[in-house]
Amino acid sequence: MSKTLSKNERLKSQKQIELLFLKGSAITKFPFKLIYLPNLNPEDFHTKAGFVVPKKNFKSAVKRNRIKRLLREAYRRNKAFYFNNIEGKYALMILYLGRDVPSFEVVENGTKQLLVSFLEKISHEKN
RNA sequence: GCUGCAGGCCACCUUAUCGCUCGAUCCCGAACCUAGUUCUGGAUGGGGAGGAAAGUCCGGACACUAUAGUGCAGCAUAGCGGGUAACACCCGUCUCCGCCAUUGGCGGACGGACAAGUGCAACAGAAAGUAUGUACAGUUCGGCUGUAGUGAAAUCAGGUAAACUCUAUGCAGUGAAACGCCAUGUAUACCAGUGUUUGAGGGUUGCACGCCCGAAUUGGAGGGUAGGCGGUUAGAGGUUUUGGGUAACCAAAACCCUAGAUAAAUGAUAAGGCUCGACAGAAUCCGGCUUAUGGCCUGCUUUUAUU
Repeated sequence: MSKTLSKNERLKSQKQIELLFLKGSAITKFPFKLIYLPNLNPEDFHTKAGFVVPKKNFKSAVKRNRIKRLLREAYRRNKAFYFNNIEGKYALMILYLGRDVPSFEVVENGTKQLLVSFLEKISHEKN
């Protein structure tokens, strides 16, 4: 798994996103939240991820953009390390629930914690 | 130096690594109707947010419709002339107002009509429209006429339309989630109501008339789709020069190509520098207006200090 994050690895279909919010399981490590669901779409070969910052918390489009970029960057840098030996594929959605613009360090640590507990949880579910 | 005004410019920078997005060229592989096209992956080398991208307040382009008619209502605009695709914008100018000052300069204006009607109005005054009191004089003996008195104005009208109103001009609606094409799926099924030229039900900004469409339509229960391509970025486009014009702007020539995403592209890390970086993120595209906001430069100006 490389460090790239191209269109194929981003969650784009509105249908999948609706399904994810409807039926997905959640892990919260405030101010970060991960929603996940096994991706059963046979046309997808990758685990897909999407990123959300609520408009309610950040009215400024510039700030929302900034946080989404940080989330995306943190996921891109760490997904290879954590997902190298994963089985199956998932649809993921990472949300930022805080009310202040975080630093990259905070976002990266939060993302790592989320991914660790995500891996623990899915291995536990399998056993 | 400082105060205010007007105009112009910039929007942290440099290097390295990793990453995103869109074209170009090339390579590997796959499919097909095989000199090609499409798709997956990769390499090289490029482009990649704003002056306001914002508010969505005006004006257009463009697209669609069952052709958009008349009257009333409604909304907008308002000296005059010009510019423009168009405007509520811009330029010039007149008038009025304010400030500086005094042949002038700068700024502002919500600038049509009170020669149709209705309304409103401080003080003074008997009275400002449901008029006509007092004193004196005249007299056709009728509150009929004049004078005095208040006031800008007294059967004579004046002011006011950021008062109703009137006049002139303009306004079809919807809005890129428009719209066109392709693909996929389904049920021309079931139940109930209304209806088929004796017209159900619709459309036409609000209302009325008129006009037009019209064989289906409304509800229930149930099933399904919501993917792609075009529209989409070369344009009322920029820059420079020349000519016309007081100016806004126009014309000609040469040169340039400058985002195009679609859960939505500009980021992260490291090092260095300085003045330590404000407001803020394109979503069909243009012209304006308004609001938010850091800094630099130029000109004029107020005031203070020094020479």
